[in-house]
Amino acid sequence: MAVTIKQIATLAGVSRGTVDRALNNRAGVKGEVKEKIIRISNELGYKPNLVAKSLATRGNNHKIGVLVNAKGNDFFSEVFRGIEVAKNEIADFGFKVQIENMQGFDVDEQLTAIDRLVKNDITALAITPINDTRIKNKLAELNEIGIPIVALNTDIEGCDFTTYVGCDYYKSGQTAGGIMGLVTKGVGSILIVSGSNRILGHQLRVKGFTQVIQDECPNINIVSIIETNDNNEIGYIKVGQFLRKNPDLTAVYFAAGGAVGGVKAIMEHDNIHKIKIIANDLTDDRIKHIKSGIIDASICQQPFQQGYIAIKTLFDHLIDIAKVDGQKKFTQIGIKIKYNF
Amino acid sequence: MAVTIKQIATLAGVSRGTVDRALNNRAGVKGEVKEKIIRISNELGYKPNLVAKSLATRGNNHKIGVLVNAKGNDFFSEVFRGIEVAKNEIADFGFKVQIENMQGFDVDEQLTAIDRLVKNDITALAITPINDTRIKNKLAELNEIGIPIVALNTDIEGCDFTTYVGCDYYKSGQTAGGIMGLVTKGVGSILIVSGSNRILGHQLRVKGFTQVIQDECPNINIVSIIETNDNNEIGYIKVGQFLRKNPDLTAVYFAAGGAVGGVKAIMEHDNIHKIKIIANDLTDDRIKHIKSGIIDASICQQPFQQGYIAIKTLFDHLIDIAKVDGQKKFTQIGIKIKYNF
DNA sequence: ATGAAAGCGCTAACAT
DNA sequence: ATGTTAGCGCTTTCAT
Repeated sequence: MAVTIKQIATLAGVSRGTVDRALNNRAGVKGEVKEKIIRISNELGYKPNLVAKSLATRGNNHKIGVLVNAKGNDFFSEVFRGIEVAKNEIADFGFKVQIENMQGFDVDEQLTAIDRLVKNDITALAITPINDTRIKNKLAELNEIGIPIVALNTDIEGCDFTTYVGCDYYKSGQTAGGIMGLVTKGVGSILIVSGSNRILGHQLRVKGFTQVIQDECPNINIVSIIETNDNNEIGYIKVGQFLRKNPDLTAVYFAAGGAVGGVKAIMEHDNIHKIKIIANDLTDDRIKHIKSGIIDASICQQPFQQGYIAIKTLFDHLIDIAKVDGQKKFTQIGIKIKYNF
Repeated sequence: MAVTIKQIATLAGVSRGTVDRALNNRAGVKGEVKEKIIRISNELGYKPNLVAKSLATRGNNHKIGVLVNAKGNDFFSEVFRGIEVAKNEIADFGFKVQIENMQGFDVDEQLTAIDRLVKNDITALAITPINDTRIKNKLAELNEIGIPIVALNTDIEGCDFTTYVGCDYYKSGQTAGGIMGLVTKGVGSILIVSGSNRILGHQLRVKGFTQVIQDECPNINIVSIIETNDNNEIGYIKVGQFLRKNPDLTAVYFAAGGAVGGVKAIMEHDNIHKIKIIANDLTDDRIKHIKSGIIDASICQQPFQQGYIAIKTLFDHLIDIAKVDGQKKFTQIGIKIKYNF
């Protein structure tokens, strides 16, 4: 049987209340008494029982707020699944989870959404932050009043108090580059289709991809990088135009959204599937294309884990298992091909 | 606030004890009273609070036994990590975990090890079962006396009461075949190096691999399948011999152990890395070879998750969240190349 | 068959 | 500054 607060109390010759105060740095216990209690606790290797603690506090009315810009973005459905599973696991500990799902990347909208959550008495926040100074300042403010913050899926610069939970975008791009090297046997001319150069993750992917291709595949020529703003229409038009001018293209790397349109353009142009295609993440369309052999591989980032870990990280903080700080919790980078679904 | 047993008691006009008895099918509550309680419970959508339940029962002295044939097998270190994490998570619920690690695949040894665990009062078992009738019978016996069983990493035939937690070996082989198709561009002659045809998982991998190559790569010729018994010496010798007779080999697929030896033979023979290599799982050696470019890709099976999920599955059973039955919990099949570690 | 009460380990409100 | 006590939701023992 594990050592309890009661045993420590007996050994120290004090009451359980005093032990509780001493061990939790609550006010009102004399220095020497506190020291003695802590010493005994260490000697016995005391570990507080989280189950009992939770039952007693009923989670202290903790509520974790989740704020994501996920509307219209299929990718996030798995993130939500992870959040949901974590939510159920911590429900019996008395923890609530409130989700706000937004569309687009308007700073003002995100700011008011944050305020709304705070009004709803959240005690922790998981957010896909816009990489903007005003957001940064707002988060710093929340952190100041004791609200731990997790940056979910996308990181924000200059917030060294948040824990980032998401993928390493640079490495993700490198992995795409590595696969590209394999499927092309290191020869040919390729096109990169990105989302937007203003989005940090997209930038990093392109960078990582380019680095690997340049370092390892001297016989591959990156012909061009085009941007779609994550829009399928634009992807369709721009890729189509490009193909007409460069009919002998070897491969395409889709670093972000707009791939559905881009792939459509490729299919119309290349009916014998000569052009190799590497993409990122999984949506229903993506999976269909991989299974049918149109897309050769997709580089994934464990969205379920991202949702799950984000919530659990905040839970661990609130329940005193581990504190949220400036660390990066990178999810693994997976490779999906036709056969490993 | 969630609905509690107390509320139900008040509404039903009985005591909390009676509600507890009724809801948990304990003896000593009149039929009509029981029905009424259950009806009210359903109407309110009552969900027992697991935290409170755990505190009250202190885990009922549950102890999960783990029996794995992992000695001398690097692969399992990640499985153990997963077990350890799960063990810590359930410790505060009053659950113990006892691990027995064995070497080799002797049926009698495994039987006595099982008995030893039972003598140690385990109330659940996670095991890497030898695919043998006597083991099967023993497990059926345990199941009979109420010990839930999880087959961990390797499945056993004819035990429809166990939950299997591990990878889909056939799909794993298919994935290797798919990657092989990519890296060879569907042309060449390849060698399969397996462990033992007596081991179900190895058989399935070879099958899956062969199927994909035959169906999708008519220009690839599988020259031969050799067995190493998971032994590096044998791998070194046999692969070396083979290469001397077949100097123009294109690629090798290592479906199981013995790869370190086999790779060594290839390196001695092929110093410009013309021969493509696909392997399975990750060990320190494997990672080194992938990072240095000797091995092009390795097909993985989430060993950490296997350990973690096995324990959590048994925990869920013992705590009444979900019952162990004949289902298969397949872990995902990952692909590792130089860049996605 | 059912109720009453104690207790799991901890916290927090109330005394002193 | 410290002790006492009630209580979190549930199980279990002991009465009745």
